[in-house]
Amino acid sequence: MQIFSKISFKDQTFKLRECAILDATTRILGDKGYDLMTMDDVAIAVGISKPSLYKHFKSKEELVGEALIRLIDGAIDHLDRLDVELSPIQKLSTLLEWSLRVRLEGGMPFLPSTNASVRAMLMRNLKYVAHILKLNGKLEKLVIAAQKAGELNPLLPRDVILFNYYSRTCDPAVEYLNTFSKMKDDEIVQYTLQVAFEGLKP
Amino acid sequence: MQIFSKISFKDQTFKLRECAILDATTRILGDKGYDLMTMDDVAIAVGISKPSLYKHFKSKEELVGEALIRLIDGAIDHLDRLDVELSPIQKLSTLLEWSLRVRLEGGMPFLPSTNASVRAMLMRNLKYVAHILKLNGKLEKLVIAAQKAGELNPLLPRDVILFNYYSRTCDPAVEYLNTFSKMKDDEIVQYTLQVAFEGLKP
DNA sequence: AATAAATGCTACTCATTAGTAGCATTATTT
DNA sequence: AAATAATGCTACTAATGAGTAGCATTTATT
Repeated sequence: MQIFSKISFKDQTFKLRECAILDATTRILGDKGYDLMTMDDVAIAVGISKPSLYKHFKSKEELVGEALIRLIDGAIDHLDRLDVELSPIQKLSTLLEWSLRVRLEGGMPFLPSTNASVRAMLMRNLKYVAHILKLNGKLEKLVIAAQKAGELNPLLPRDVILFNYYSRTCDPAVEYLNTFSKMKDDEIVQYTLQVAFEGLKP
Repeated sequence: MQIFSKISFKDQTFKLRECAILDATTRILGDKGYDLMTMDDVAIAVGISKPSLYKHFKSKEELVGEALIRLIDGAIDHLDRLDVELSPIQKLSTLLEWSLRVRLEGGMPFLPSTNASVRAMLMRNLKYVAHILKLNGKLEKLVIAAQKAGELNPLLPRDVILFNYYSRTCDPAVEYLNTFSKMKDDEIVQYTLQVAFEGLKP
């Protein structure tokens, strides 16, 4: 049974490298953003050549799309694993906390950029759109349930809540606190959650 | 007195063009961001050639720095003109409202980018840093006063409030509401202010 | 009207970066 | 061991964009 194990071994290393590529992409994207991330950056970070990188992903757009899809799937997975006992707002809060920690550990927000051309590029990526819509559906249900339960302000339009929630996952305040204050990650996360849900007033 | 009027006329057109260049830069920056904005874009938008543009600003970095400085000065000026009767939180709210309206009219947030390399570039620009520090000083005083008056949560560290306040000026939720919902600018501004200060909870 | 000075433009250079051709090396099969 | 296939790399191409040299045209001065 040499053949089977060898094929599977090759497949395995291929998958492993793909994973390493996506890890590097995620890190570099979080650091430099889409425009400044080069395919050479990624190849060097992984320790392979650029043509080898193109064996895995046929373009920069596809590579970035896949990195973001993996991130979104991580969020969906995180949501699905949550204790069913949690209230809607507890679920929303836990997911935002997870997303903030991912970012503080050098990852990337899953709303990747305020940049219009990057957004347009992502919207052309049907696979990406499908995944983001799936996550969006789940979040929308949670928001509706939270409003019904009186845990979120029922007077706010659902879109306002949803878009503000998304925006908190990529809030630059996190970056600034991380860089300029001497706060620990835990404190940054706690304060960010508090401000997101309770605001700045007493 | 021909000479005087002629010199002043020339100076005037020069200043006018400089203003047009900064207007175009601000608009394009708000639209495409730093990395994707090209000097050709700016020159074409103003209707002059690239070398003429370089007569006014010696590099892309300087041009962007000056555009941002003008924006910051606008904010400082706006603050200084506010009714002295207003409470600290009313001043903070009014300034945030002004900044949101500037953005909705095609301008640019004065916290220009979450992008680390752009931030680093700006921090090397001493003139920019000086202006941002001046604004920051004024905002910090307002935050302290608001906390003392019990208008802002006194349990939140000042940095947390300040950085979150800055972040709201470039909150992508505004862009998303503008693009995907059919809300009017006024509604977007009102809801954004409400969420910033009161949060998402009831 | 002739000359000097300023202004603005076309057409470049040089550097960067996405994407690829084709060769060298290693692994696999007969 | 020889032939074949797969893998990965160096070294390219083509396009883009910052910044500039130097000429052409207009404007000012005598």
